[in-house]
Amino acid sequence: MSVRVRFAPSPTGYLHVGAARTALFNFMFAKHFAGTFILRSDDTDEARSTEEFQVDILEHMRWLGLDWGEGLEVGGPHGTYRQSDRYERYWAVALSLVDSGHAYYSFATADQLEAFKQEARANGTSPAYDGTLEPERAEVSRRMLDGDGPVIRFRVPRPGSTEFTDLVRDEMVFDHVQVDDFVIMRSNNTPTYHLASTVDDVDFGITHVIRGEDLLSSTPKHILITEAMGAERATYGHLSLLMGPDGKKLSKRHGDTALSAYREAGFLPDAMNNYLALLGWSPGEDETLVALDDMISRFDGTSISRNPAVFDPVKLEWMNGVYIREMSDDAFVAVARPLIEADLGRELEVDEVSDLAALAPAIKERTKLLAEIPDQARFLFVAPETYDDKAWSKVMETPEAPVALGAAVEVLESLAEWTTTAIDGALRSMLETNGLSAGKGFQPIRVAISGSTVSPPLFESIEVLGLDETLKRIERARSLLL
RNA sequence: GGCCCCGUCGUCUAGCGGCCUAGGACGCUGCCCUCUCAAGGCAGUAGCGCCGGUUCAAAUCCGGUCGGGGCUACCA
Repeated sequence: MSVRVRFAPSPTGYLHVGAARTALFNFMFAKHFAGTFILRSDDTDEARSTEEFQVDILEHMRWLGLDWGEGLEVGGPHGTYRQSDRYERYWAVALSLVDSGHAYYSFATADQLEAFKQEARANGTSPAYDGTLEPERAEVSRRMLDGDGPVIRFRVPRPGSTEFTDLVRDEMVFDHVQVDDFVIMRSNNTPTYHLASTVDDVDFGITHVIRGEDLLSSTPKHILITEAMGAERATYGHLSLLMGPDGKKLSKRHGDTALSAYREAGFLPDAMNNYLALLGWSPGEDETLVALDDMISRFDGTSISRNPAVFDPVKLEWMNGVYIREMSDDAFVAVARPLIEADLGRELEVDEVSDLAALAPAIKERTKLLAEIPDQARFLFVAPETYDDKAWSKVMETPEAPVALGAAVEVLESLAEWTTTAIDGALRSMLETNGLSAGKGFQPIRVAISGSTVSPPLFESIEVLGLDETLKRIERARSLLL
């Protein structure tokens, strides 16, 4: 049987890094076994689900390149893949479960359940609701006629236990005494997650359910429903949760968790995938940088780490820098150009694009986040109007600065050919003839042309800027020195 | 409280009884390279939570303990 896995986020929040990792693991697993990766929307929480979140999830799944072969928007044999469109089906299952005695109507109130729990605690017995309040058949019909809306609960067989072999945790056993008679259909006639998710997994022929560890203790419930439906259970695999630097479950208070924030900050999807895959999984001996295709060929769902992993943005940034450096110049220009144009508020001319391309290798090497590009490239397209205060006082207000700038103008003007090597040679001999150190002699020029003491390499920058522009900038700085 | 999961450098991890005086990566420190900043090269820093047990031999197996996490909703 071919592998069918699903990623089924609830649109109750933006796609966050933890969910993205779960999606990635499912994706890699499906691809590895040439199976089907399905994207579903578990939107049974009507109060918290929004279309905005749904759009965000879809958008960022696509951004990561985790394409699904079946599911939301792309369709398939199972409708819209939104649970909110399948309520009739869940109802039918719930009713048949009641008919078969696997489930029953319940009027138990929150207060009663709370009292049960308190008593259990006092007696030292399991606090999981055991269905002792189950009403008689006659009472059910009478109260329903009175307009009392019951919930439907699953009748967990006790004594008993559910055992399963978890893909990452091996043998698991849950005593049913610890599993409550959980609600499968709410009093407002909507299904709960346990029901909807399980019915979908059964109906869609899901073979492997790979999800977060937060669902581990709910798994017996899902297996119970599955088997009550007369279906074959899937293989379950529970991934450890992602943590913040303080060891607590990763959440907003740890900073950005939404994928959109990382995208906007200038992370590359390839870097994101590579990093996320390493959280709980290792591609092999001593390897860190691995392309997605490579990971897919090695990821078979075994040897997934059981311990929780701390999400470390610093390492992600390093990795992103590596991926940026590995981009071709063309690819780099393609992503850099719109960012620069947005920063400039205008489109780049054709020759400006070539300037950017010429300096691409130098800029790539200095970029960890795409969002840093405009700051680095701006001087190529607009002359500095102001200069960094500290830079000015440190390198311009020195006795050497006017000497260096004046001499630079002279040698550059008389250059026979305009190449990096020629500029390099000319400027270095200028240093020598004036008895200047590289620091004292070059930094004023850098500040004059870039406005800052930090910039891409000087000679390349000058070459790209061209003689006229370079002289203009140096002269302007000189005039401010007087 | 109950049930469940987890415990190797600060962080991500390799390790699956002898190959471990525990390997790699990020970070950090130093040095080299160098026109700034980077990148790169080299070196260094730092870990098997603890206590018992099994064994000729334990990071690796077992028990306990401590610590962290999850679930305990008509959320998912």
